[in-house]
Amino acid sequence: MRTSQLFIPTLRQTPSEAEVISHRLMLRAGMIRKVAAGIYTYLPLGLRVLKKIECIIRQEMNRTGAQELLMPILSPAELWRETGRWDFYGKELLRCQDRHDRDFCFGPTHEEVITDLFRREIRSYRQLPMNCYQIQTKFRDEIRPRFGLMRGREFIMKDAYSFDANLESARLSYQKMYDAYEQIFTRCGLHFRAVEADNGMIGGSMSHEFMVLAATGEETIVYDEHGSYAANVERAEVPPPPEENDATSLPLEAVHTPGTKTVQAVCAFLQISPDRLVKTLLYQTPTNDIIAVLIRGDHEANEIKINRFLETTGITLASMETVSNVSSAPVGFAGPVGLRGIRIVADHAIKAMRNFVVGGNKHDTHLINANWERDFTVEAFLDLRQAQAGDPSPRSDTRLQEAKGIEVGHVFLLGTKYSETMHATFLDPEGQETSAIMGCYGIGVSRTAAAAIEQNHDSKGMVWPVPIAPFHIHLLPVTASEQVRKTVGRLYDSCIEAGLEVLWDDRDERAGVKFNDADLIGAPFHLTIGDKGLAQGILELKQRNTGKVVQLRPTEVLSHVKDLLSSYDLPHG
RNA sequence: CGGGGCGUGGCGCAGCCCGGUAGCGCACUCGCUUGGGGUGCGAGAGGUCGGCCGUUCAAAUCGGCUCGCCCCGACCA
Repeated sequence: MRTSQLFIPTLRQTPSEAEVISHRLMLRAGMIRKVAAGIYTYLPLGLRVLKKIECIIRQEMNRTGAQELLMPILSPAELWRETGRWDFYGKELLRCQDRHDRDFCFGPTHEEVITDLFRREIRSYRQLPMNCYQIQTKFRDEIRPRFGLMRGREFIMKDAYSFDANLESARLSYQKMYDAYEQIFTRCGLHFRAVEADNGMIGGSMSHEFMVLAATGEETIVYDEHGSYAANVERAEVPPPPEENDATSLPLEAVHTPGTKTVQAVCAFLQISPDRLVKTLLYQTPTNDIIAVLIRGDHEANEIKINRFLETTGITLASMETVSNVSSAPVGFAGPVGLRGIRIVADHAIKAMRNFVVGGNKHDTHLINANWERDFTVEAFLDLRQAQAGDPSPRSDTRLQEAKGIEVGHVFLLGTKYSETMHATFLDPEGQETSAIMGCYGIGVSRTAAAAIEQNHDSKGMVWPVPIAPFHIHLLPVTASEQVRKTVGRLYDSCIEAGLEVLWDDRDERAGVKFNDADLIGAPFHLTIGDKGLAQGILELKQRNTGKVVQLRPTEVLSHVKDLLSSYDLPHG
C-alpha cells in the first residue's frame, strides 16, 4: 500500500481521553477512533492487525477439527430465561425489544444459542465430539469501559463450544483447545502464561486463563519457578501451614488499645508483627446473613474463595452500622471471642497459631493470648486467603512469584450445566438419553491486539511482533530525487510480487516526519532510501525491535527481508 | 452506581475567579523556502465556547438543570 492512498490519520499529540499506552498509540497511529464510550471504529491499519490475529486463530482452530460457523448477535430472551441467565447475568447483558415488544439481548457469549442449535440437530453419540467456533462482535454493557480496546463494551471475540459424549472425551476436547491456545499466542509472538482460573459467571468445573504478561496488566498471577504451578491469585491455592506450634496457652487478657483501628496500628501499639494478629472480617451474604471470616494479620481475604465455600456469589463486607451492631464496637475492634449467633470460619493459617491477638468487641480494646480451641468455636478451617509472592507453591517445594497479566483467552470445562437445563441430549451406544458434556473457549481478539502493544512498545511507538504486524516492511524515501523515486518504485513492485506486505510512504514529507510515523506504526522492518546512500549504491534496513541497521544493495533487499521473515509462522489467507 | 476531574476550530491547551471584540501551538489550504529524525517565512480557511433554561443592557465567563467524556473502586475476552 501507498501511504497517500491509505487512511492512516496519525496524530502528533495524544488525545487527552487516552491513558494506557495501547490506547494512546492506537489513536495516534490512526488504528482506531472512538464512537462512544468503549465503542470504536477500526480503521484500516487497526483492522489489518485484527485480521492477522483472526487468521492465526482460524488456522489453529481448524487444525483441531473445530468448525467455523456464525451465530446472530441478537438472541431472543426465551433462551436466556431457560438457563436463568436473563436475570442472573445482570446489567452487563444489553437488552432491547423489537417492534412487537419481544425481548432480545445482544450476545455477550453464546452458550444458549449454540446449545439450542445442538439440541435441535444432534441425536446420536456418533455425531460427537463436535466443536464449533465463531469470530464475532460481542457486546457487554460494562460498568466502566476503559483502556481503549482492553475493556470495550463492543469487542471482537473468538468463541468456541465443544460437545462430548463423556467426560474423558470432554477432557480431551479441553486439552486440544488448551494446546491450540498455546499455539495461537505463541504464533502471535506474545509472551504469555496459562494459569489456573476461577470459572466465575460461566460456571463449570475447570478453567485456565491465558495471560499476556505486561506490567500494565489488570490481573495478578502467581507461579513457581519450575513451572509446575501457575494460577490467577483469585484462584491460587494456598497450602495449609505445618502445625508446628505447640506453645502452651497463656491466659486470655483484654488490653486497652486506644485508636488502633488498623492491623498496622494494633501491631505498632502492641509491638508485635502482623502474623501474630488475627483480623475478623464480617461479611454480609446476599441473603443478609452475617459471617465472620478470620484471616491472619499479614494476609488478605479472598472473597471468591469465601463465596465458593458459602456456595453463593456476591458477598460484601458488612456496613459500618452492621459491624457495630454485631460486634458492639466501631469498625476495627471486631473479634471472634463472644460473637453470638454468627458463623465463624477461619483461614487454615489460623489453625497453626497460638496466643494471638484479636479484636475485643469493645471500643479501643483487643484481646491477647487468644486460642481458638479454648476461646471460640470455628466452624471450619479452610483456604480463604489470597495467595501472594513468597507463599509456598502447592505443587513444588519452591516459593510463588507474582506477575501482572492481561487475560486474552479463557478455556472452561463446563460439564452439563447448559446441556442439562436446556435438554441438549443424545443417545449413547446403549440407547440411553445422555446430556452432552460441554466446554467453552474464548479469545478476546481486539484485546489481544491491545495486549500485544502493551507488551511491545517503546517511547517512539509500537513494536509489532512480526506475525501480527500490519505491514512487514515500510519503505521510507527520504529525498525526492528522480533516482530515489525510481529505486523505491522498483522495490515496491518487487516486494508486492514476492508477497511481502509493504507500506510505501510516498508522501511529500520531510524525512523526520516519515521516520517518526514509521516508528509509531511499528512495522518490523524500515527501509530508508536516500540520495546519500544511493551515491554509494546502498540502502539502509532498520529492524524496529532492535534498532539495528544493515546496509544493503538494492538487489539484496528482497532476499534479505524474505530470509528474516522465513523464521516466522506467518498467517496467510 | 459511589468518589474525583473535564467539555472552548481536527488534536493539545489558555481565557472563566474579576461578565463587554474568542486566543495560542500543532494539523489543514495557497505561495515561496527547505530536503537523511516533526524546515523556515508569508498569506488564508475553520469555533452558535457540549446542550437547555435563567440572571444581566451585555454571558465562554455568574446560577440551575441536562448530556457526554476521562480517572479511582465493585464485573469480564
